[in-house]
Amino acid sequence: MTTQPVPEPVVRRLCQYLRELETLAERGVGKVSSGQMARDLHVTDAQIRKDLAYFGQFGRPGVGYLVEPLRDELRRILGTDRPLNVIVVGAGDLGRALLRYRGFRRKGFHLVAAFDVTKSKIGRKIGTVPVYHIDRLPEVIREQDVKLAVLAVPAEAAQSVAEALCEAGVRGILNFAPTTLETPDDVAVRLVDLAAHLEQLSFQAIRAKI
Amino acid sequence: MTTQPVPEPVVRRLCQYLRELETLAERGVGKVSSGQMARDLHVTDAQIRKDLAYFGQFGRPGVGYLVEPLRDELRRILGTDRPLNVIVVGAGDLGRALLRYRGFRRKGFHLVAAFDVTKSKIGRKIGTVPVYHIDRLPEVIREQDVKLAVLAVPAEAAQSVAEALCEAGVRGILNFAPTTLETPDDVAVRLVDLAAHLEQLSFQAIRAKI
DNA sequence: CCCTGTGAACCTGTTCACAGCG
DNA sequence: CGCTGTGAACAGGTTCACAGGG
Repeated sequence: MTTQPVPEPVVRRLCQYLRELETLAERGVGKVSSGQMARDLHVTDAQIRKDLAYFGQFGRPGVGYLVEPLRDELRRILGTDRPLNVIVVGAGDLGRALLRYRGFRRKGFHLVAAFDVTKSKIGRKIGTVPVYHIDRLPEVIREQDVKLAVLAVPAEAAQSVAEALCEAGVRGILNFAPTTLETPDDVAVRLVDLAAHLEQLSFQAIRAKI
Repeated sequence: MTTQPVPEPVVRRLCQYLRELETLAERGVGKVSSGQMARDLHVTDAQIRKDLAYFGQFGRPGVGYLVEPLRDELRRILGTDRPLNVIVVGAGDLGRALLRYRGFRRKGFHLVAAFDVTKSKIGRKIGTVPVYHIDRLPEVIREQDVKLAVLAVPAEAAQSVAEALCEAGVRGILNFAPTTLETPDDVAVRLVDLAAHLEQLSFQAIRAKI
């Protein structure tokens, strides 16, 4: 319950639970059991209880969990209980779509700046977010206390941008460029390879036919 | 080696291996050992060999793997050795960005149509891809023999669109709407929850500081 | 001698089952 | 009685280590 290492699958599911709890709260549902959530999310009830047990005891025997308190607890665990400043590097099609994506804001992330090297993009705004030249990365990161960055640059540029981000003090990088990044141990990286997801789907689809 | 069930993590890594092999092939590298790939991809060499063993024997003891043959083999396994027609449902910011994303084409996927309900979008093209009204989903899916769909509609609409897709004979859905979808067993679904990825990164970043 | 392919050992995440509390 | 929390049993994925082939 203290600071034992938490398996990655657990963190993945924590985000699912949070999403479900947010939906329930919106609908005005006050309490929920692990069994009900399990049905909705296609997991087992024991799994949910075990996952939560990594962080404490949040339920009441015979009742279940109170939706809003558990939601808030999960946000605290994930670190999204207070607004986090995030930047997007790369203002191509994907970068622009991510800047406009409402889901980030809804979850409490503040997109505070975008960066690119293309002259025509710099100085403009995408939605409400200003686009700066990539040279200003360190400056903006420091001034706005940015901890997380979204990387949406071409694969060839990804490593050098990642190094600039680490240098400037970023703690996590969400990488949409299909490459493995080399970063110090204290900087977390998550790769989101969109094409790979389609490939995996293709594989699953082939197998399902049997 | 025949048709035993393949663990999901194996499929995920297969896509990584393919990406690496494509990069190596572009650079003109002719052969590679599991050890070299392991270093580049941050996995173990035994892992790579075990993963490949699910599908056959592709290497030569003392030499390693021939880059292009193994690449082609992986494509065949994943089902991307021949072009696959794909549609995108939802032509909002995210849908548009995905339609323009080069990574899909580079991997052999053909984006053949987009769908939306907004009058102003219908009849136009996004990049080279025509936008149809969502009512024409079944028709286009049948005519173009579409097997895979990308879902980029608001969460509230996702389930009903998914049902239409299944009805029309789609075999796999890449779901960017943050909801769990209910689909028949023979339709594969993969959820890509962009905000959840940032949440997981936030969690990792908090932990890394310790 | 290098590197693959693979059974065996290991380990970690999942499921089970039940004690315990409201 | 319902549902949580959790130790114990289980399952399955990963790592090890070595036989075997070029």
